[in-house]
Amino acid sequence: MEPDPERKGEAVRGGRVGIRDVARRAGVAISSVSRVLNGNPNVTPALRQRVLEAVEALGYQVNLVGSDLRRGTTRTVGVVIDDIANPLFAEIMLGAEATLSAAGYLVTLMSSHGTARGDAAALRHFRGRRVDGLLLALSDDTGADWHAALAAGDGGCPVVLLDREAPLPCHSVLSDHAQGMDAALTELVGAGHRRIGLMLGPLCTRPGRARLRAFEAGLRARGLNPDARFVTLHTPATAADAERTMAGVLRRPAADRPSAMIVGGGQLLTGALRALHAAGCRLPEEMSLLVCDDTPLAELHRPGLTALRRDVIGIGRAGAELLLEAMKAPGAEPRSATIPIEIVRRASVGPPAA
Amino acid sequence: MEPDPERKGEAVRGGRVGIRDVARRAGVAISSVSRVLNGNPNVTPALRQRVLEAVEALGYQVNLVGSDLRRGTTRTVGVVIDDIANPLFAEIMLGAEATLSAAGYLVTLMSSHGTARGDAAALRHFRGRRVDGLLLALSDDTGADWHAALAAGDGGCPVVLLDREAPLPCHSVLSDHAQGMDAALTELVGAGHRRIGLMLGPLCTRPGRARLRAFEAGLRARGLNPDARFVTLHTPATAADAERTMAGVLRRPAADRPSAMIVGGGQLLTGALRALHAAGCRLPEEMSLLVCDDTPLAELHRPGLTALRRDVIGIGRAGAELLLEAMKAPGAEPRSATIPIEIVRRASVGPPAA
DNA sequence: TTAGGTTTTGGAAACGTTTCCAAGGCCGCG
DNA sequence: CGCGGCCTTGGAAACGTTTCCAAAACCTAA
Repeated sequence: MEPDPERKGEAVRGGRVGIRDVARRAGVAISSVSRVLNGNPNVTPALRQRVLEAVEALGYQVNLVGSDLRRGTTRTVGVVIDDIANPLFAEIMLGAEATLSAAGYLVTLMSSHGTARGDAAALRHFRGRRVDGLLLALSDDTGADWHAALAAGDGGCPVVLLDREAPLPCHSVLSDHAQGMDAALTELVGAGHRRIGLMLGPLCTRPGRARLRAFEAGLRARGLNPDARFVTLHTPATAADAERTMAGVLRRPAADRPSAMIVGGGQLLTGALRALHAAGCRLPEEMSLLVCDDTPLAELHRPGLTALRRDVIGIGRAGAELLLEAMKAPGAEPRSATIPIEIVRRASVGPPAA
Repeated sequence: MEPDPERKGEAVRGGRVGIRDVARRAGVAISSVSRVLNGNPNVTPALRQRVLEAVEALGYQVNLVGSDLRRGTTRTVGVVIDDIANPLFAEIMLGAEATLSAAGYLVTLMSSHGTARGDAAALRHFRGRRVDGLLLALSDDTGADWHAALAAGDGGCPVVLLDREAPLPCHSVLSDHAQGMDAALTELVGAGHRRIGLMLGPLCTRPGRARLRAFEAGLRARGLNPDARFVTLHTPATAADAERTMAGVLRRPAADRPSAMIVGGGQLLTGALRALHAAGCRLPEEMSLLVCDDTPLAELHRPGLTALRRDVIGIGRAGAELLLEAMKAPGAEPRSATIPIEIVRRASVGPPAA
């Protein structure tokens, strides 16, 4: 092939064609190419066409890194999720994405796979890359380090917390776990249960803390004592871990174990059911089960599982809306949305066996 | 007014503290700050400390956009997923992330929510931001536009396709759907079924195409005719859509409907089960069910659902390994890994009713 | 003590854009 | 015919880094 002198400039620099190559090829200034590409109206049709031809011919595509640097903005928001395997997360994402992409933002995601280190890495990536906003369901909202980063609002971008809390006020969308747990206890106590167990994820995020607090307060309010043996924490909240816990519970004599179990969200349900099935334990005759998040598994299991439900897409949507506001008016007063929780009665709750 | 010379530089530019502010404060050159921050060994302890103090005092954090631009690399790989709600996706991600982060790469994700436009937007974002590699489970692998983009390897970065195919050879990890579907048919035909239905997602990705092809070929090889009425496509593959389909099937008289159904992956199973439960259809007495991907729902449903299983984490891992290789040796011959599929027998397949 | 070498440091040039500013062309109107 | 104003275009200065290069400082050995 003849080394076309026209292509020389392109070949020089690592084979990557940049805006200057387009400009040279079209015989115009770099700034004109930029104007065409950004839809600036003050451009002659003839010039526009020449530029477009050159773009086409060279297969040019803009380097957004340069563009981001110059503009100082990215039209992108970052989402950090603690547990990508949580069945709810997809819906949160759906809700957020619909709202944000309608507003012209791209949504990118990082998982922090359950560790504070993962949180930090994701935060560093997103902030350092200058996303315009952040939606955070961190693995650990108790760390002093990121509280500091959050406080230094000056170097940062607008942030909305998803069911997480920080020592300082902050945009957030919070599920009403207190209400949910109370409904759960009403249901179980109403059915006659006195010994109620609770399986939770870690306490380093709000759902775990809020559920535990509401559980203990709710029991006491009903004149019952929370039994520490029957409250288990799972860090991280894996199915295998939950299976072990439930298997342990089922090994106890029936009179000395909870007659009802409340299972927290995430993958705990999967593990709990494995143990239940393995032990041949019948629901609700031998044990009542109530799960803290409604999923297809809870709905379609036979018997159907009584569950707490919230508008998960709504969580994502509310988070996105709060974030859009915050990006529009950066200095504004922190606001928070509260998502109600309702109980869905199915067949897994019945009177206690004993 | 006397602007404090010390703070002048910082205040001047939008309140954001940059490397030059650090340099000024520490009384050293910008390049020295950079060296300290990047762990360059040729740096006096004294200088290092002064820089670190300034960093601390100013709360400086590096702007990775500038860094990316200069370096031309990001230590980041992008993942594009067609359907974030697919239960398998989390495990793929897990496998990929473990391998890639061990190699020092950050993993970021975008969903293309089932549309070719989403694919294009995600690709534009990632390539434009100069990720070092791409793991793609696109919504539509049939588009000529992105084939072209793929072919222009010169402007792009290494790419690994996840169960997608392109007209030109390309790194990829492919599930052996032919083998899986064959095992499924063996199972069903072996149980005595002659009228077998198939619910699939869209044909614009490989799993749909491969399953359909294998289904038709497999039936013919067994002397059976695929009945077009019993093969349904779902674009996109939502649970609601699948529920409608299954409800329609169940409205037919028993003699005129499939005695066994094969349900594709994603959210189709959820919808199918809803319809089955609503109709009070007993498995496997009134219908046999076989599902193309093994999930907690398939496992824990009663009766347990016979399913096709593959090492999903392994898919992510294999993709990541291929990508690491490709990033190390960009020009190398495209390679592909094949993931076997096995059948997991549970209780949802039995002899036909009729 | 000086020459030669090795570290350590500073200065400046990139990286690829966007955008400001000024100059040039063109138009219409006086 | 000339002049003011608009539209279009080109040039150059940012944006915040990293890294190359050269100068300075230090050390060792002759």
